[in-house]
Amino acid sequence: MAIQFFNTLTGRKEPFQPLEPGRVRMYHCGPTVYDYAHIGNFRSFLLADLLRRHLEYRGFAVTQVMNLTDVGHIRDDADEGEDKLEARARRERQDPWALAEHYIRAFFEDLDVMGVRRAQVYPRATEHIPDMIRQIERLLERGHAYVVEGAVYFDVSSFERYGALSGNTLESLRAGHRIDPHPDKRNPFDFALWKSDPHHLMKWESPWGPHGFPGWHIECSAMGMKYLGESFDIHTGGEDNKFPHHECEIAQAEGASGRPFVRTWLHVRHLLVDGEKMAKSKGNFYTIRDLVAKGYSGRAIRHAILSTHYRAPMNFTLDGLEAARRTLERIDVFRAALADPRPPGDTPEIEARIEAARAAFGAALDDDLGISPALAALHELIGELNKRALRAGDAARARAFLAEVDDVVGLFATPAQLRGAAEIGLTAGGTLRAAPDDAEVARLVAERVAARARREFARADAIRDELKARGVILEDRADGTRWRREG
RNA sequence: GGCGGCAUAGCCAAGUGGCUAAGGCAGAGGAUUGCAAAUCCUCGAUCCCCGGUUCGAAUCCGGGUGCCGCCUCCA
Repeated sequence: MAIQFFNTLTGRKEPFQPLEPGRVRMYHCGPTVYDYAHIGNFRSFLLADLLRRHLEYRGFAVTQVMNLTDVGHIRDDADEGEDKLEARARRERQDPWALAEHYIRAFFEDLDVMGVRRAQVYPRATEHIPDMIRQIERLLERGHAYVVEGAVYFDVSSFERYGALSGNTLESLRAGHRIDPHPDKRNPFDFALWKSDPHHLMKWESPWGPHGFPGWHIECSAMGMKYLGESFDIHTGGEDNKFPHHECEIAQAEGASGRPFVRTWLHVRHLLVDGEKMAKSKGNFYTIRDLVAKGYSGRAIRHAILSTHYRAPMNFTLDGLEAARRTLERIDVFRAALADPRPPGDTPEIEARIEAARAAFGAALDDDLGISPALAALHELIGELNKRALRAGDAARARAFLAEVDDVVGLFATPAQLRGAAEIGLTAGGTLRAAPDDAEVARLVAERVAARARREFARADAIRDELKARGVILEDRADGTRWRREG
């Protein structure tokens, strides 16, 4: 079956076909760098990562672009707005540029902890002001925008497809009376492309005045087109961006180029935490770093978030995170067992079983990134192989399949994803116990093996308990003692 | 007020007309173990409610209830 995605633009699943055979170009709405990224942000970033990994698994060369919004958006189209990044900078008496720099570095650290592969380009809004100005000029030339006292607005009445993405029409927008008429705007739904404000901390010279800054939709269309072309394949983001952000992007991009902007739009459903909308005031707000500081690994967080289909409502809980951790441990144990010495040979039946799992895994993801049935195929295989005596060839085949699976889901144990809080500089509070290094574990395990040989079980159990408390699990097996770190 | 989505076991979550409703986590009992761990075996669902269509519905239609999103800057 061909790959298919649910395209917001058409409201249904459709077969995916890139504009250029074999190559996929996609753009992802990235973070606004005025704070640490939270798990909701990461639901969106993880969709982008899974999408990229699966497309690569299916043989496509993928070009990914994710913006870094380092100039806050204007607060609203009715002026008087405050830039979020600037608001934070003023509050903390910091230079907004330094603040952005700090949170950009933190963002990349979080990406690593979460096992997210790097996009090819992370364009910063502040480094693309000339590109935005050029696009605004094109919009003015083509009659899609107008200037009022140093500000430039997009004229939505000039773009008849406005609303096509979100299912809105100008009439239905008017029906909800939440937008007050703006004196400078020809139409209440016209949106700002450029604003002037001499008091803004981050400001640039433009054809419309010496002290201005871009509107909050223009960066994505300008940067997307710069790095991916006037038309590209996929654009992703949170569902809240559907309207007005992405709607405006389409209007700007297509208004400027006269060509179709993006083929396929994918939107991530917002997650809930403990059954409620995540909000700082509710105390159910988690950044990645909050969870790492509680001792959870990046991959456990990754699994907890990724294992729910991106368009389904997801309820994030610490219990769920704990379940994710346990699930990954089960996979770890299976993977470790595959390295055991085995008699040579192959079992045709097992080879067929692995092939079936491979087919089911790929087919599930082909269908709009169906992660649940894909992971179920893996778990079913593990359950079946656990009860079979595998020969060397069988184990090698299973290892190869697992490597493929991990290439797509990125969930199995890797050092980076197992890193604790110490590695990202959060141990100030000392919430994490000190994990022993491999040499120390080896020493304690050897000591315990000797104690067991002398039948000094109290001593042996004490060592096992100590290691357990420090995140290392021991297993006494017929062929010796094996250890692993908790997920 | 306008537009849209979701509701499946203690928790998470597949399944969109038809064999005994996937899979994971948690829990109970058993095998195994010095004890554990891991693994294996056994055990769990009036598919939100009411009505309808159909030989047959979790799945389609109508109504209801609940939750969520967008319509303002939030993934």
